[in-house]
Amino acid sequence: MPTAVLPPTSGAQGVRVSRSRAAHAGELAGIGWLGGLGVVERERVAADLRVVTVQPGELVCRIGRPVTYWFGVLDGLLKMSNDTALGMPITFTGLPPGGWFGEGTVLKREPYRYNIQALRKSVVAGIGVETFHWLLDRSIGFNRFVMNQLNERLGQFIAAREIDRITQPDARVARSLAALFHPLLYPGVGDLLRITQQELGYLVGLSRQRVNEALAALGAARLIRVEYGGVRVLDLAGLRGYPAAR
DNA sequence: GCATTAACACGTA
DNA sequence: TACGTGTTAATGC
Repeated sequence: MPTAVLPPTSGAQGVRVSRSRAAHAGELAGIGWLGGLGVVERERVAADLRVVTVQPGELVCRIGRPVTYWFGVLDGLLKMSNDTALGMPITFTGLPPGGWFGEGTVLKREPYRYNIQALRKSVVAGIGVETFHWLLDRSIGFNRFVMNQLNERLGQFIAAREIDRITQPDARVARSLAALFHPLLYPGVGDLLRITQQELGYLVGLSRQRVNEALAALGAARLIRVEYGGVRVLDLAGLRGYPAAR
């Protein structure tokens, strides 16, 4: 997605397993892909699932570290990024609630290839590598979910290349928002995306003031409604195609 | 011209 | 109180 420079991160050390806890029933109920599993599989996932709360700036996983978990965002907002040789971070995508990530790394049992960092206080779940492979080996429903996930995300990264070539700030904001509102990749978002204009600026690569102006334009176009601490989508197709062809 | 940073007042959680 | 928003002014490419 767009390149974005983020402010210096406070001493982010990575998440220790000792801080994790089991998921409660409400959190399990919010994980959509569990519904595609059988009883036995669901029970093993529930037993294996770990949950941590991460603070702003904290790293969920760091590039080069050995793979430990397949992660999901239960609440909050993360960003996926890498550092360039010059030390400038480039942001690939934001990860809002309902998003699961890291399956490519888990599949290959390779070190993480991206940094995943919390933009705000967030709740992150993870299942172990062995459980992930165990599910792949026996659950058609899980395979279907993972395949669909990979397919949808491929579409997102193609769209991200388009966004990169768009220079108009309003259009960049519109399409980046549309990506974050993806109902299959981020089913926890719903109609209201909790994101500050500052955070959106980090993801899109624009100043907060310019994001504010873009949001006002998109609101005037009846595509979104700007709310305190978030954005409500009114016309997802319109956002995705902004500015509308005529 | 247009986006950025800085700064401020104001409203909300 | 702390944070997020909306706005203006000065600065830079």
